[in-house]
Amino acid sequence: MERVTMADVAKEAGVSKSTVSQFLNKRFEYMGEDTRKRIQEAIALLGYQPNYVARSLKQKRTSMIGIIVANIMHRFSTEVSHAIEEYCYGEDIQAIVCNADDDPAKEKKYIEMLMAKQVDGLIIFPTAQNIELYDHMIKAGYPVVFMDRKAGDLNLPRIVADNIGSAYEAVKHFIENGHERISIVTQELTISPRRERLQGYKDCLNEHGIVLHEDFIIHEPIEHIQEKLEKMFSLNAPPTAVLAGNDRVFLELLKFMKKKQFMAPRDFSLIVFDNIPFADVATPAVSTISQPAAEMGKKAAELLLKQIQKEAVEPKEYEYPCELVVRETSGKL
Amino acid sequence: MERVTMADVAKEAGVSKSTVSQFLNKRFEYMGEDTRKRIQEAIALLGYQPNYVARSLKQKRTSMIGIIVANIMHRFSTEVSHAIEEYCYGEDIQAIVCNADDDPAKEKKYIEMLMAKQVDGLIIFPTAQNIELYDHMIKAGYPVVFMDRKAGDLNLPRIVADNIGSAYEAVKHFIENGHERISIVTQELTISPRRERLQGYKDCLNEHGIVLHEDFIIHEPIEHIQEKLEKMFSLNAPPTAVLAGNDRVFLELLKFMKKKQFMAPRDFSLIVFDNIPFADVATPAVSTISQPAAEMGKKAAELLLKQIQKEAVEPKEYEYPCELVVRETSGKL
DNA sequence: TTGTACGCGTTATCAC
DNA sequence: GTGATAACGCGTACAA
Repeated sequence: MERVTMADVAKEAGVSKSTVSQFLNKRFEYMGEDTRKRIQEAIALLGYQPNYVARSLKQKRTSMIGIIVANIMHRFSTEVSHAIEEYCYGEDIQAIVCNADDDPAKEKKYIEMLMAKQVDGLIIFPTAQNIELYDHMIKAGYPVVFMDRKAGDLNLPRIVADNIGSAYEAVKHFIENGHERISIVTQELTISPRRERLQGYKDCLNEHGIVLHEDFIIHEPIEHIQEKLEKMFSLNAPPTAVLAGNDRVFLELLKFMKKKQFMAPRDFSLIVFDNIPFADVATPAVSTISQPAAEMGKKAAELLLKQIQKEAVEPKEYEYPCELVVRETSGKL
Repeated sequence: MERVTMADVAKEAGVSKSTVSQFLNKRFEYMGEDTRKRIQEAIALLGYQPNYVARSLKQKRTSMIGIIVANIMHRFSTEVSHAIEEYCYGEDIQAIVCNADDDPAKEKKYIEMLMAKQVDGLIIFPTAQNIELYDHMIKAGYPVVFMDRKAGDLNLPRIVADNIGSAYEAVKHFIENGHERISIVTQELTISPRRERLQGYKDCLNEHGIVLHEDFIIHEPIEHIQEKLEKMFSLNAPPTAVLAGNDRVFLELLKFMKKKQFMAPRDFSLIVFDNIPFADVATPAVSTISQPAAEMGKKAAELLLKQIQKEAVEPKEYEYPCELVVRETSGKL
């Protein structure tokens, strides 16, 4: 594990460190043909590899960015992260993924740690609980892009999906297929996408003159969803259509359906808000609202790298439409 | 983005840099009570945060490790990575995940890049195509742990699943349920787990006096699997049971089943070698061979961190048994 | 074209 | 208890 340094190469080639440095930075104009060859040979002989840590210290950039996902167990997070990494790979940037696990304390720790590690910028799925910290970073001019969620009234680029409109479309699809008893199931309303999806749901029912039924609206922590479903489907007139707020909720719904021997669309129509892995090949194939995760990830990466390169970026909301993919679980009443 | 350095803190507190350094390393014996307080205040006032890059340069360690997964699209990879990260988080180590995408060239590039970034060690799902490079790292004493696959005859710890035994058990289960026409479908036999799973399959049939039927053995690139399945199920006597070699193959199988309107276990029994997300709540629930991904990841992390701390680790194979989880897709003939 | 000297922010080693 | 000073490995003026 003896590391060979630039000095070793210089000695081997019989030149000075700076000449080796010039060589590494491909500034060949500043050296003779034979010097160049000698350096090249010395590097090969010693198996020299530049030390990026030292380089980073000097250049004040690490060529690394951080991604702080709220919860890595959501398929959407991994798809977005993957897209970001892919884009960064092409730009010779390294992306570090950290999982905040929906825990604001953990999020804070990661943000501070990544900044201490001098990563060049951050893409964050904010828990929305660390407003002061976000604010501080932005005021300090640190490159940041928010993903998926809105948080506070901060002056930075935010990539979001059109949650209201998409939920609206899904419910409209239900209505057009004859449903009136329509339910939405989601987790606690702590983050903006969940609130917005509920909003779209309500808007659509209202505009179609369907009375909101509080029993059909579930917004609970994952561990309470089973009992709420149990209760809802014990009603005299249970829902005939369900919009699952995300993939985790869908999992709970599947559990429940298995227990009750329910099938979609036989027992109720179902649309899931999220990209889920086997949606198209499952039987029955699952109707989904698909977010353009790859596109959103790529855009976030672009905006972040622009900021890092001191290019101007508009600190606005970049909203992406989702696609309602009707498959087999959502049918006519 | 003006970074405040130790020198700023020292000046503010009216002490020298070294004293501040002592403070940061909690060596309070070497300073007076009031000095300590002054430094503390200066740090708070300036919002000072230590620069890890500079620290790493000096300490020759970055508190980062790299994970090079062969293909991030396999559920097993993400589960293992997640377990590694979790363990590392507790040890204040940062894990960087890189996706080699089954491409030896990309794997090589990532290994070199991470070493240049001075990460303290590497956990690799080897493509098994860069033997010289692996060999070089190990000879140089660089901490490395191999995961999932065997490659070359190298002197390092390897975490593997008992692929032969598990495939054997799955096939035995088929036989005990009356099946004789049993198929195995897997990708190209380029890496050890696939070869071993096929081996276990063959061993079991042999020991039970069932003649191997080459038409029932598919080992092809993903893009050719559909046509091979098509051919196999057009046989006069098609298989009544199928062992899917991994989750990607399972996806192909689902596609095929959907096209043909096949259902398991109605049309054939099915066991999937791999952890798949909705296995237990799907209808029908999918029988699987479940690898202890979390355990394996944790063990890999432990072994790597031990090496990094210069503790001795046995450079042997650590083999983990898998669990055959019989659910609904595998039934009696 | 090449070499020298210094800076980057931190830590370790000795003096004081 | 505290403070100079020298590493660490690389980049970069600037001098030669």
